[in-house]
Amino acid sequence: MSRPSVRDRLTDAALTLFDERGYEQTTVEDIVERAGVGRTTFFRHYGSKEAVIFPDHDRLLDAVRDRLTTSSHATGLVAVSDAVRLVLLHYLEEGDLARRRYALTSKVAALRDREIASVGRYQRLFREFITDWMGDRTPGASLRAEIMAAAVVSAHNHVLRRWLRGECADPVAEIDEAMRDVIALFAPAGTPQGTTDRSTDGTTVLAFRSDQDLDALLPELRRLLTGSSKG
Amino acid sequence: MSRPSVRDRLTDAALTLFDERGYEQTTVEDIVERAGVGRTTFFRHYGSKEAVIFPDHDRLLDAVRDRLTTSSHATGLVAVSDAVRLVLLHYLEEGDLARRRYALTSKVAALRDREIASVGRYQRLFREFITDWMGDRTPGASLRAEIMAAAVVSAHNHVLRRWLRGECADPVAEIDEAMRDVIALFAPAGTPQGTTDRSTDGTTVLAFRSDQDLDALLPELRRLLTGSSKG
DNA sequence: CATACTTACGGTACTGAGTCCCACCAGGGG
DNA sequence: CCCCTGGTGGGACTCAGTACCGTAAGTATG
Repeated sequence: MSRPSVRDRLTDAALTLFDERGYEQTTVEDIVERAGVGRTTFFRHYGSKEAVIFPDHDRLLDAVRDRLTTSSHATGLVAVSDAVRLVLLHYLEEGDLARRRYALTSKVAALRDREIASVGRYQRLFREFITDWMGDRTPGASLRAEIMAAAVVSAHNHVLRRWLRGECADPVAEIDEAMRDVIALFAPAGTPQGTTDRSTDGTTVLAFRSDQDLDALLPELRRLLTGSSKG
Repeated sequence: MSRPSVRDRLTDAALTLFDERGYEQTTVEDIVERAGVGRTTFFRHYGSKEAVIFPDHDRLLDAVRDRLTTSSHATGLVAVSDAVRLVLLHYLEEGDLARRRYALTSKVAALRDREIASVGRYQRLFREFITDWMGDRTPGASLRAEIMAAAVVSAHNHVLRRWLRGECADPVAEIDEAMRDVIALFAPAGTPQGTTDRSTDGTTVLAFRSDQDLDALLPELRRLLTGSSKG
């Protein structure tokens, strides 16, 4: 039986020390001393002190990108949902490491910021994909794409955090349900839930601002509801 | 005529140097040399090198928190929309500084990460407020709250970026429209339940979603406009 | 006017992250 | 045998950020 790899020794040493004396109180010097390697070796394996806790985020990001580009068969949000499930599964496979990371990011502000920043990268990826998929024919399409990406990522984070806190037995089932909710949120009402299946678009979304009485507004209201069914 | 304050000299020197030779290529030493002050003084005014570009984010965050806690008169998403408008107006008042910051965050990854992290703080604030406001009676309420917060923040960022890029003449009008869209997105379909906010300046903002005829909606509409704000 | 107290500033020295370079030492062909 | 290559260790360096101390300029108080 061979000794564990240098990389593993480093992660072990780092996480142990982070637990013992806290993240900021642990220097890279401490880590390499416990791991029994040189300081240079640490930075060769992990580009920074933070990176010990966030391993191969880049590779996962690439995997997500690949999944998105090769899944043109599915409609936009469904493809994104698939990619998101990929991310969640990655965390699930990490198992204990993911939970230790969560404990750390909950305490250390710098790590929480880094976590958020890396989430932002996924969101950016999704946004670009959805924007590309929708094409910004209509004004407001890019806004809609952005909100979609944000919603998808939020759903993922929500389920992930529930699992990390141990509040969730079957995260895969929950992510699927959450994704269905998100898709239903953006799908034109009437079609997915089958409440009232009208031909084109039974939904009426109305938003206006006025300082007049309702009765004074009625003609304008009626005009909005009958005339402009925004296509 | 007195010389500009130390703080202003520091920001000027920093931004100029960042433009000239880039962010990473500029040391704090360079900045203080050009500003004609000591190195210690720099860190007294700005806690870090990045903070020169992101001034008083903490104060703005506090302002948003105050606005949220004191705006119990409005329903959840409307209160959040008001707070978001506050943030946007802050950026608009910054004017040139905001644009220079945008140019920098577009190039330097570290700064972009910091920007995203600070946006995450707003989102967290909104999420907590909405969660609190909705109360998680139903399962999935906290997920919904999280998505709402994400959507609101996304809308803000979208309009802000458009303004920063000079693609947008009237950002306040756009943010209001975007917020109406967001509110309409989350208003439940089928039942003409909507949100109203009539306390600001005599104007009434109404947003709802329905698949029924206007005539069928009228009673509910009238209830929203007359009864609900009284309680 | 003199004495304290306060506030802002500058300087020095230090820690710690991250980089660079060079030297070492395996193994694996020629 | 030498050469080449990849992983390693060490030492020196840059730079951000902190701690501490000394000092000059107000400002109140006697």
